[in-house]
Amino acid sequence: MTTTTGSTAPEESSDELPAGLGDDFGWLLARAVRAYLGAAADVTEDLPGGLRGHQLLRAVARGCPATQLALASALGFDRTVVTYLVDDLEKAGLVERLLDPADRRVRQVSATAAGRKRLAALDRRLAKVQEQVLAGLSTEEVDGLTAALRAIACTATRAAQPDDAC
Amino acid sequence: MTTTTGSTAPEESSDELPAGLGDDFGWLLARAVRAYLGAAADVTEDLPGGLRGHQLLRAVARGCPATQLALASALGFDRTVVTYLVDDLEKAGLVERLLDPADRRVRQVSATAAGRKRLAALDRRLAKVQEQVLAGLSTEEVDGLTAALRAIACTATRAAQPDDAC
DNA sequence: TATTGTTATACTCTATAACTATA
DNA sequence: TATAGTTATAGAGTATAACAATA
Repeated sequence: MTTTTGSTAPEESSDELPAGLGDDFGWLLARAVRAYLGAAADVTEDLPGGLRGHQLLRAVARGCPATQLALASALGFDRTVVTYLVDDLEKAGLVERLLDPADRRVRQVSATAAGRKRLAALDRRLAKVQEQVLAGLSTEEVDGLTAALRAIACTATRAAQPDDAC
Repeated sequence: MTTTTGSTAPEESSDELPAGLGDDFGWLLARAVRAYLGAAADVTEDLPGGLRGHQLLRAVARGCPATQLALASALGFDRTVVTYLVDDLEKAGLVERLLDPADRRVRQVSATAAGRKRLAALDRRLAKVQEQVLAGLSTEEVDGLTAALRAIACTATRAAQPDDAC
């Protein structure tokens, strides 16, 4: 576990970055998020809830946790945020709340046909955004990045909620 | 450039993640940032400006761009944010504004002795946070991740400002 | 007129707490 | 009493625009 600098790849990157920031993990992460957010801005601008709306729609379309509380914990959102997101996505006709006959407190959220169609279009456009943001990386770097991010997400998800996740 | 799933590392990660999110680059990034932010929260809670304060302090301590506008562009912050950050860090005695005799409009920001000392302590604690967040990763994965993030940051920085960066 | 920096304002996101309804 | 969901409110973070000082 190297804490600061990577040992295998010094390459030409560092001299392009502002001094002192190339080895600041937090800044690098934040910068990457900003880059992605910026590039994805016009893809999701007309989608209720923006990128988070897309993420919720995606989770729901895979037929996953379904109840709003389960969605909140799976996605890592606050449960009130889920209410707002589902509100807006429902108004747009992309998801619907189904009453659970077994427990009338819970709402099963599911994607509508329109929601699935919209999701497919979004995924297509966001794949392009991803390509654009990762344009400077080799195929191996992209694979490594994705694997590493998944591992981080796993650790974080497991820490937040011992069981489940679909 | 693989747009969706990584081809080399299927491993055990994916079944731990909520369905439909393991291959959502935006969600993975956001999740990683949340994990880091959460883990770093109590390290930076008493630092003016939080993590951004640390980043500005770090950039300044390396004797880098110096003027507030240059800092804003290097860090990717809004210039008004830099004003607030420098205000707060200056009140805390960690940085100081020096008048430039050559151009009396600009302020050269530099770290004080106390600022450098504080930065060293922060860096030490944040290295531990980083270790904690990256606990699930192998050394190779950490190196790969850092290299990939640097490449993304480079692309983003270059897009935002053709020249400079120290 | 253009640039650096500041201030005031507003807006978006997110979290907190209080509430309803079910169990 | 505890849980799912909603609503209201407030807070942090951020951006916009107007401003002062200097070039």
